[in-house]
Amino acid sequence: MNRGRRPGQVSSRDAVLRAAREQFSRKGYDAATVRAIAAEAGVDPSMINHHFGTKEQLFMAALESPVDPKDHISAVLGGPREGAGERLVTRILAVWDSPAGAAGVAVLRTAMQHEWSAALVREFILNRAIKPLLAGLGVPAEEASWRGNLVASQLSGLILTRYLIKLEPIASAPHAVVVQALGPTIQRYLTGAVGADHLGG
Amino acid sequence: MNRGRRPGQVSSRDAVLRAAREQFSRKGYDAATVRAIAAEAGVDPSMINHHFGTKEQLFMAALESPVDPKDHISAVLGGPREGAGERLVTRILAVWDSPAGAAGVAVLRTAMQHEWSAALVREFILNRAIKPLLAGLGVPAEEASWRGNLVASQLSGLILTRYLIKLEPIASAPHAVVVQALGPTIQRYLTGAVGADHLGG
DNA sequence: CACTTAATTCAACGCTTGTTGAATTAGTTG
DNA sequence: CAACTAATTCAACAAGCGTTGAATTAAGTG
Repeated sequence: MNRGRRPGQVSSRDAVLRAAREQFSRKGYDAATVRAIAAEAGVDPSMINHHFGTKEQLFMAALESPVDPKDHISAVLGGPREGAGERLVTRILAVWDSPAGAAGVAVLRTAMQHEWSAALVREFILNRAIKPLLAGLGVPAEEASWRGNLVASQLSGLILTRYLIKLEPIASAPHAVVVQALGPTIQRYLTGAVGADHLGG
Repeated sequence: MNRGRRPGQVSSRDAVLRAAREQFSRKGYDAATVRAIAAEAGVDPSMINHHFGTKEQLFMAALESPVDPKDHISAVLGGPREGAGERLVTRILAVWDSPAGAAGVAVLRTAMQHEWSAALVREFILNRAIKPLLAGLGVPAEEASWRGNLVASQLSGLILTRYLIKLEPIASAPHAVVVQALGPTIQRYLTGAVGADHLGG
């Protein structure tokens, strides 16, 4: 292996991936052009097709993220039940402020324009993140759907205003301040009273 | 006036505007092509330039909305202070479920990709909507900024999940159910305890 | 040194985009 | 009717897009 490459030299593949993540997260799928990604990576546009096939495959490759929701979910579940809201907000901020958050921003930006990306977001939020979390909290299945949507609405709004629209001062607020403000909201959505007569619909 | 047009026949200008609103709100500024708008309006693409100049000017014309935030703000302010949260959510749902909401969806979709649209959203949310509302509630100026951001985070998240991502069941939930769930959250952000040590920063 | 294979370069393709300008049609005005 | 003006049609433009394939370079292998 490692054929045709000087040892100790990083392949241009990584440079392309880095540039792709940067461009996709800043502009979304459509506005981020293959040519611009190639330029930022200091590479010929055709290299992208050579390494990744099509633009869509590059997008998927750029989304490959080391973030496993399971780790964070178990972390949120570990601790007193009435502190789950604050712990969830804390985790969300940590992930989205890290480099791994760029992938999320890219998908979310693209979800505004392409149904297939919106479907990706829905699937992830519901089945991968919120459903197992609520199950771990012992929330009845017939309540989980509605409570999960409420949690998603507040957290996606946080992400939208803080990372996409960059509304100040929430975009620059320290984690602790955001946690203090949103924690009780999330806690109520998870385990409090949220219109019990509708649950199960 | 009315030169060169058969009386009783609506000009193609209105048809273009209608199609533009539809396309812009469904796809955002970039993905909505001039040609697609023209096709939906049953009109030659060059008619758009003839009537509106450029695509950007058409976008601006399509955003001309009969919605005046002032009316809704005074409606929210009219009534007991502790019911302001529920009244605000009620108003938001009414506006965004109406045809006028399409313009908002268009701007918000575009704000994900273009800084100039994001700036438009920031300006509107902060100065036109939330700032006067909080002033009317008698909230001190040094708290208004932070409280306003919190309100924006929850309401923009509602709009995102309900109208853009179309997360179920929140996308189809009756107004009353959403009001019951989000009302207390907004109320706390407006007048409750939200991290008083940070306010004024 | 050949041989092989991957990496890279370069030019070009077909397509869609927003926009333009000339030619034509239609309806009102003097 | 003649004159004028707005509305409409049509073809084409330049620019940018993703993608392709052939030619070239470079590096490890027998």
